[in-house]
Amino acid sequence: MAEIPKVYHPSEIEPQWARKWVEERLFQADADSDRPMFSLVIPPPNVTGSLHMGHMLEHTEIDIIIRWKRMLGFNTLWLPGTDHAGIATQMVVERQLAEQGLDRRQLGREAFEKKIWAWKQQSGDTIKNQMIRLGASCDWSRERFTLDPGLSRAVREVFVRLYEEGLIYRGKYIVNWCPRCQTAISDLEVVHEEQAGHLYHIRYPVIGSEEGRAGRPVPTEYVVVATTRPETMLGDTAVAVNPADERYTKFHGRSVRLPLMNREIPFITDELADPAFGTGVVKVTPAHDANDFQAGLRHNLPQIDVMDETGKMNQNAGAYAGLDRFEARKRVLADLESQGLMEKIEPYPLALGRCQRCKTPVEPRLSTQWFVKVKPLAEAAIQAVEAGRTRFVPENYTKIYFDWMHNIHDWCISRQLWWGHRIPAWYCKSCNEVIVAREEPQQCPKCGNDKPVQETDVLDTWFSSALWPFSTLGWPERTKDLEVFYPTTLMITGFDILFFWVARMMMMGIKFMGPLRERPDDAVPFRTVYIHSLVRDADKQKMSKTRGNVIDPLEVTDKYGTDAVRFTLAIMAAPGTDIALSEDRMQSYRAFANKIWNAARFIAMSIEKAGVPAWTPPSDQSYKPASSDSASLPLEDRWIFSRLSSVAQEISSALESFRFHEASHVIYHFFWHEFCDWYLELKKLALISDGPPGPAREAAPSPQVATAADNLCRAFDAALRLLHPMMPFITEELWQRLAPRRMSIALAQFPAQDPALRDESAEREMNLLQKIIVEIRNCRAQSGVDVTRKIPIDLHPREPDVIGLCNDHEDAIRKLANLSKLNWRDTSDPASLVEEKPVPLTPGQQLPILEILAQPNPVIGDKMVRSLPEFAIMIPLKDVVDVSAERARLEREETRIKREIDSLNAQLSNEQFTSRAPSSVVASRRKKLQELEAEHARIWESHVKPL
RNA sequence: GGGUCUGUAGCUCAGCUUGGUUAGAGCGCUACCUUGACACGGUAGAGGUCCACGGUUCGAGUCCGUGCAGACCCA
Repeated sequence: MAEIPKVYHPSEIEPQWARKWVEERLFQADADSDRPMFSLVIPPPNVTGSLHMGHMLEHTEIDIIIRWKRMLGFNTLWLPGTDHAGIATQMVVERQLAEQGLDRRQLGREAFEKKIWAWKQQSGDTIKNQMIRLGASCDWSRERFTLDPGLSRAVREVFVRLYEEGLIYRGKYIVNWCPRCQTAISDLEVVHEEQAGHLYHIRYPVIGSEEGRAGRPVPTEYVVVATTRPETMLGDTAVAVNPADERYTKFHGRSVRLPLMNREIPFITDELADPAFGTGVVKVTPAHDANDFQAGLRHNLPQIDVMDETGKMNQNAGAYAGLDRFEARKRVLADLESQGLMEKIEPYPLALGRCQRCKTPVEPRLSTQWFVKVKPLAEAAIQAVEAGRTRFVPENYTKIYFDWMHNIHDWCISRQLWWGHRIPAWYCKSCNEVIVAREEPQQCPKCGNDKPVQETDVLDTWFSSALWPFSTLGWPERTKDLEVFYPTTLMITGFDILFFWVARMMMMGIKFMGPLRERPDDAVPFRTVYIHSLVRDADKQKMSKTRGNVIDPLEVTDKYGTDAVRFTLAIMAAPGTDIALSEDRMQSYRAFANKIWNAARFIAMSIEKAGVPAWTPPSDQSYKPASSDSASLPLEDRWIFSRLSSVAQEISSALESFRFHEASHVIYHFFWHEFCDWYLELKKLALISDGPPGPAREAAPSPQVATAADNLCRAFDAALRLLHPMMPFITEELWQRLAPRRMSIALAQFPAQDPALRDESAEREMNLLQKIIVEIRNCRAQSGVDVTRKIPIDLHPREPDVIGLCNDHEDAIRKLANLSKLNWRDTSDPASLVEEKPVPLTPGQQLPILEILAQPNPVIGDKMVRSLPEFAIMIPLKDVVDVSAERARLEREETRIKREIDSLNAQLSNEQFTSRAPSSVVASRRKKLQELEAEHARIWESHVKPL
């Protein structure tokens, strides 16, 4: 390995690797491969600008899964692309025009579309470059855009087929209308917001009631209607009561005079009126309310539209014509008040619907639009999930999906916009025939008249997005890609587009891919949907530009490195919980990257110093140790390869169930607290002889040193591969530095669990060795021994293993516990080991620990003792500064053990427990009690001589 | 109005599916240490009535019910 800098600078290597991976087309899927397939299409980001942290999380999770599957040998496809995002993108460009004082109408449709295409080019490039910079391992040769010719063809095909089947229709209905965007929007694009409003109770005079005695005004009889949108009364064409409401039976068949408009409107009976709401009388405005519209149809009422497309009152609004709807409301209220027709005004909370894009209050508006009849499509989509053909993770989204699908309404798909797929419908100017066709008709098939005119509306963006999993693979052509990669294996996306997108992909995928597949299983667009978390700021607030708490992915990537940001997202991404992202965390995972960097640096330096030539990796990509004879391997090698096998298994099973946080945590802990803290520390002894630093060894290394170096590199190689899906850049860089390679680590084999490497005795011995070292360190620290001071200690073994470890690892113990000398009783006779003398206590009995501790110990004399089940440590008192700390620790220990013993005794003397609990549990409690009693006894032994 | 999720250390969260060790981690905090990979480091340590109440059970952070607090979705 070449010279490695002391501090890791991600920005110096990441962009290069990002570029190289793309140039070398490493992530290209192969439709002809016979390897098992794993495919995923990207949730296409909107071409409205650049990617935010939510995208980065999504892409990080996708990339982790895809890289992992690729390393497992799958033929992987991650298909990238972008969405034209009709309203959103049009708004962005309109805003730019507005800055120049321009309006899209001034430019005209064609010129405006050109402007948007230019923007699309720029934004699309930004997004692609961002993704590349973030290491997204997608197949750029298959990149798609929703307005590509192929995808547009798919849209037309779907539209025509659904129309021919009667699943798309055109009609005049109440739709959600945004007066600012001046387009219809679907139910989903209306966001409801609870806010304080008013319920206005308005008197409508009943006609006939004023005919009292001729010539004399009499008190007028009124009905009172309650409404939250008083301005719509101008379009009222009836008032309704519930037929069962006896309070109003007397008015049946009569009429009322509509105030302000002086129009006579009928009094009707309809279920629409809820006797419990307000006075039980409701106004009926068929042109401005969806329920009233239906009632209007039932009673054949006229539909009087009193507003125009901008939300201003029109000529049907009489004196209010020309006023904005909210101004009109004020005037209507004032006029009602002055005419004494306002009964009362109550505060009333209402769920105001606003346009998802521009937040303008939505107006229910009567207009002619195109709709999809979704019920039949939804039924198949429900069945598919019921049958388990597609499953949701986390599982609770299944219920949410079902609830929505069961209560689904027809979908308004036409938009009065200029950016999108123009609806493939033409109108004959002569005979008004509607022609829906794949290609532009040259003449009207009905009357033969020339040049029918195309519908000016475009389709809802989600209509094309719904086709994404198959339109991107070439449908309606029966391509190889479609054959091989559909259904996709996985969809990773956010819950916010579960209905907008996931549900609709399910419907369209099943509808259009079903006929091409033999098994219904293969019609669904994806086998699994993983719903990821939401990224919030450190205070759990939603990130938004107005709050100013947005973390820009590129900014933090430059600051901490892509790997660190990715790792932060991954380790915080517990399924089902939001991520409170903070830069502190990124800093600590930058430190993690730096740690790995320095591990590599150490490996390089120590190998060089040991005089070992460049490392050659095993040709078979295995991660086994160099020697096949495990008995001849040093403990640390047996241990680390055993651990690698476990860790590989843990990471795989975590990723299998999308527990990114768990997978990340496992590798983090392994790398730092096992590989670096213990394995490297032990390897130092094998590779670096004591003494001052100096030049590299002249002589050839001994076989032991060569093997030590080889295994060190093999273990590091495997660890890098395990980390690669989360931190692709640093692992690639170090893997390449570790040995000259012809391939990328991205294509290397992901270490698999290997039972042959599992070595339980190595793990047990290693744990014991760690315990010996940690207990000595702890004992030193507690009793105030200067950490820099090398002291001698005595070790009193209680198990043969301890003697073995002391024999084999005296150097390690001395070095890692900073000892001048380690004395232990080296004997092969286990019988000579100190026996424990359990001191059973009767319940409630107090151990006079304080008295005991105050006594000098005649046997141990001038040593401070810490006694443990496997061994006892003795430190010469002359080295000890503070005995009281150890004494206090012992007291705490004693209290704790005593408390536990008491509770165990209580449990075990409870006959209910011993008779009802499983015998294994009872046995384990008995064993535990024995151990605790032994431990308690050992505290007796740990006398500390007062100074 | 219907529904979902969350409440565990100062902070952010695991653990709950399948009840049974001394309830874990990261960050932060405290003390000490610049020892030959790393101060973006090392060693050691402190820190928790698992939201409340009730129930089931020999046994509840875990299961059930109610309540409180918060987030969200649908109407």
